Amino acid sequence: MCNCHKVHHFRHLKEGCPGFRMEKFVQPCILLLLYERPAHGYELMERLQRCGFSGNVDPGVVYRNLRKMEEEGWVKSEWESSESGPARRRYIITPEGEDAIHGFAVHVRYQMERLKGFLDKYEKIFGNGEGNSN
Amino acid sequence: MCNCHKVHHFRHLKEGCPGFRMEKFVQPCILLLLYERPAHGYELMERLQRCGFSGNVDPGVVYRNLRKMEEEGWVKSEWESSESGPARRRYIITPEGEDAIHGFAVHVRYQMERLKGFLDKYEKIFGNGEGNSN
DNA sequence: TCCTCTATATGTTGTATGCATATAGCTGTT
DNA sequence: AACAGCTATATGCATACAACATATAGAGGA
Repeated sequence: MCNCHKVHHFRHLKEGCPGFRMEKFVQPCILLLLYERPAHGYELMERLQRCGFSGNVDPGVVYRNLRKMEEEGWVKSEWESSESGPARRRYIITPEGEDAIHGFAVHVRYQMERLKGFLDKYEKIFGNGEGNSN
Repeated sequence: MCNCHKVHHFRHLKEGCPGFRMEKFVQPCILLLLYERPAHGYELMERLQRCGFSGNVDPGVVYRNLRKMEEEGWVKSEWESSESGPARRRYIITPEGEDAIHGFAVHVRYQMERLKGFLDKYEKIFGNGEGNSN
């Protein structure tokens, strides 16, 4: 059982093991997915879900971040009239977006170090989850 | 050199390698520090700095989070009239705060997995930093 | 016709960060 | 005694983002 449900003091954010937000982390993920292959927003939502974004991926977050990244010049989009279903916006990554991925990767690595620093200290004090069983 | 400085597309957040925020992560860190030993806010700022929080730790963030955690019941505080310097608020962690640490640890571990998922994919595509040397 | 699925977009709200600033007591210096 | 500097806590403001709800619209099937 997820430990966080023992701690019922989290009020805001009803779901998804709160306390930490999805945050700006969608952007590097989307960029990496687009680097793998171009896609439209709806497809990205599905792929994000399989990509560690637990539960529901909010459409608003995805589309707004795509827009923002297009403003940044990290992605480009063009309307694609599909033969089945409504028209959709096909996004591709730009060279600048590729640069951004590398920049993000550095930060992600840095963030991981911080989290690791916390967990190391935590496990040093409380042990490796033994005192944690339910 | 930090790769992020090559990427000059970050507009918001002038400093500290932006794109990721310090976020709610201060709370688990503070709780763990208080578990080690009780402290007042000013001391926590210094210890946080040594604890992975690069650069400047904002007093506002620390004091506000201490207040919030006191509302949650995770910490308690009492005024302490020191013989040298102004009075200060001494914080101690409560049993509920200790519970919260365990809850946070689960989330931190979960977050780390997400970041690791990104980095694994990233390194699988771009290699282990070779294509990254300045 | 109506419903559902695909697909994109926007409005609102709550909350957090980052920065600046206010306040105040104590200490050492000139 | 006045002043600057350090310790210590607190608050106001602008910005930004997540989360949620909702709007729009085309296509296909019952």
